[in-house]
Amino acid sequence: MPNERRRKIAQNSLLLKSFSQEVQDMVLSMSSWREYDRGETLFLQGETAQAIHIVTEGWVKLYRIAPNGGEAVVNVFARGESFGEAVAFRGHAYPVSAEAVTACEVMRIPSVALLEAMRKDPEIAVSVLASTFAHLHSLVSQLEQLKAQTGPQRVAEFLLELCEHEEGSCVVTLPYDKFLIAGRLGMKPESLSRSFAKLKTVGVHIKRNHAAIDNIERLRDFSETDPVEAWHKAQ
Amino acid sequence: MPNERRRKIAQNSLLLKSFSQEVQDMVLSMSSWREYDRGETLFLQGETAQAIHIVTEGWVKLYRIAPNGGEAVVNVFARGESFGEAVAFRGHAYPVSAEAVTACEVMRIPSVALLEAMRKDPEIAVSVLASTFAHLHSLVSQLEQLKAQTGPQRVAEFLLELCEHEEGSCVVTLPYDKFLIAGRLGMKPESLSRSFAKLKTVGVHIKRNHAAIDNIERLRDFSETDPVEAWHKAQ
DNA sequence: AGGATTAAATGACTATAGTCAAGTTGTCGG
DNA sequence: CCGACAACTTGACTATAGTCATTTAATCCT
Repeated sequence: MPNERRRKIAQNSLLLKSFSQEVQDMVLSMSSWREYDRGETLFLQGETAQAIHIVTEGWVKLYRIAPNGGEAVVNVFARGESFGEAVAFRGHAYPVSAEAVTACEVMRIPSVALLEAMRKDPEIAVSVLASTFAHLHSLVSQLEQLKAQTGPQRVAEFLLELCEHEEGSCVVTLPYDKFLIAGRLGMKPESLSRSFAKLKTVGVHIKRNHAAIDNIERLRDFSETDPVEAWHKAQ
Repeated sequence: MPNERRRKIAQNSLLLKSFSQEVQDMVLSMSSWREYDRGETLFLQGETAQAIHIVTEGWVKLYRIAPNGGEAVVNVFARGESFGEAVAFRGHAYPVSAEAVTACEVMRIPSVALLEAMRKDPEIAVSVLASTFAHLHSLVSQLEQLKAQTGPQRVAEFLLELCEHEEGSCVVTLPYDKFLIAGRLGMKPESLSRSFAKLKTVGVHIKRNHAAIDNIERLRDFSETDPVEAWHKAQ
């Protein structure tokens, strides 16, 4: 029964995992699931938030359309990740839009369910804050990357985040389209291509949607080195 | 007695303003104040957070030092603004460092004080989430700006945020050093200078730390127009 | 007031990333 | 197995922002 699998994934999310069994059951019983096709919209920026989302399958991107029409990918969420906590509670308007980038399955927790749970057990608020903090932290990291790193360095860091290990060599699977990866890293697909090309000199080889990393430490070193030096190394 | 002034400012912060008088008094009675000189450090990234901060006078910047040594200014907070909510609750390490950019006065609310208040009244958690959401929202806006706008456009938006009105002309005071404004907008001071120069063509004139805006709508139009068009207009 | 220090503006040059166009590769359906 | 379509790569060119050096302006300090 796929229902069980979904529950497991949801229960292991940062948002719910520290709740007591009792509270988890209550929250889950008030929640609903929906499947989305690739490209379908979950919600648009400006809509009023009434639920928190947990991805139980596939990938969802949060993006924002600037007044001038430019799209900025704010984040991409994978299985087990939640988003929309802080917004839903106040019934605020979403500051971003959400779209399925692969076929996916999403759990919706009505904010009233969590508010009720919070009244029962104030510790729950701390859990919600913890997962909100995780988002905050990820945004801060992105800002740092955009402000202080070059394109190829951001790509290097993106690859490192996908690695299971801390050292040695490995092969990682690119989780979604290069087009989307480019957006997530704040660059155009062409620039992503060129960044990949530059990373060849530090032992990264892209084949299809796989990246072979010869030496993880060497790549980390590249991503952490001063941009100017990094350029010399890539010559 | 300056103590009264401080209390008023703190009570009007987004974090505390929706609390009941009783809870406000309790929280404030557990808090402490400290003054900082310009350039003094409030905390460093990696330190464990034990308190939430509210600025009651002056300006505080949050920044992050990337592994390669580059500094990214994450945000700058003014009187009446709070930061560190989400981190303090979990006793996590700060993801950023904080420094006084002017002489300033900061209130520290120990996280235990708020945790206690939350146990008394779960609604308080919603207030905390609301102000955390405000930070999240501001980070999302910054990301959008960095990814989808050119330098001069970001400067235009920064000036618009300082305006009191929606239309007509006005003169705004630049709240802190140009050096810091540049950092906040993700550019070098030289680029900020050149951006100001370009904004002359849309009716913005900088004199010392004041910016005179001839026509707010014209400036908004510039900040929201496609970068390519914007360039033609600035010729 | 005047010299010293710091902040800001400008110029010349370089690097990084965006744009547009052309080519390549890969995938899917008949 | 072939052709059509999409994803991706590459090349040539341009724009935007960074770097470094220099000038100008503002502020500070006896």
